[in-house]
Amino acid sequence: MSSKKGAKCEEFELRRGPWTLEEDTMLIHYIARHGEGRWNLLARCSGLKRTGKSCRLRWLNYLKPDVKRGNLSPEEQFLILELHSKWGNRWSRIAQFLPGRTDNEIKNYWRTRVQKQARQLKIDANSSIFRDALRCYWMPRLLDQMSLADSSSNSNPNPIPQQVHNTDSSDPVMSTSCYGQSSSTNCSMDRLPELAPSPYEDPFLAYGLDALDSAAVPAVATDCAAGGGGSDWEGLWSMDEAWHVRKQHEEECGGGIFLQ
DNA sequence: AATCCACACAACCGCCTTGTT
DNA sequence: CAACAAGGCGGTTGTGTGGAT
Repeated sequence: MSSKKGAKCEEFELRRGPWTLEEDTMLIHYIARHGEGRWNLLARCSGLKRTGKSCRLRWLNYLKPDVKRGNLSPEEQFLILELHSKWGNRWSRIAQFLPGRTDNEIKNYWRTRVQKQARQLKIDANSSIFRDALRCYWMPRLLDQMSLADSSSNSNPNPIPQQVHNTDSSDPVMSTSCYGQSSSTNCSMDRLPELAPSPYEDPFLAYGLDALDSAAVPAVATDCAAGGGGSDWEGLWSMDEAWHVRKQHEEECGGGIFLQ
């Protein structure tokens, strides 16, 4: 590292905003020659008028070959909900379990999709009520979709990304203790039984769906899962469903839980 | 056709941690 | 051990786009 003023190319004006194709090409070529890392050096010597941080972000979130693009699958959404319930906003940690997805993408997903649901329900997205609602309604629906996709294709008997299949008991994904623990209320999630050691071997059993009051699960759920919901993404509640959830929670948990 | 609005996502910023001198 | 630089992370903002009015 030729640090000490090794580069006198520091007087130029730094560029900001969207990256151009030319900048992307320069970055890709530089990394192909010199590898990742040492981002400030890269920024100085590659000819890019960007900060090292900007280069790093562009590479990791967009240019890196294994970055996966496109909509998140139900499995990926399920994992995000599950891991977020355990770790909170530890995006990079969560991203480790979704190969090809970046922390930025997961963070955006949470903000634009999940938090939006909370806003519509007028629930604090960090509240235990909302977490329970996710577990009671959203996650089972994702499991539904995973199961449907599984049975229709059969090409991939286990849709869960390989990385979660470790046997480390400290791994929260494999830990059963995280299920239903967040609720400080007597909502229906409390009725869920202890889970089997591996929740993913039979997701339906694992989530104790048979213990749920099936009448309480909006019928639209299956329509949605079958593609008839008209939603642009999987797992989303319609406003009717959202109000159903809200009402049920008000009945079960008493008033005053939802924001007015 | 024009305007408005909501949404998705790329990018930036500031803080914290870690490594090096 | 302190000072500094670099990298990493989470929060926030900016911008392009498509749909609704």
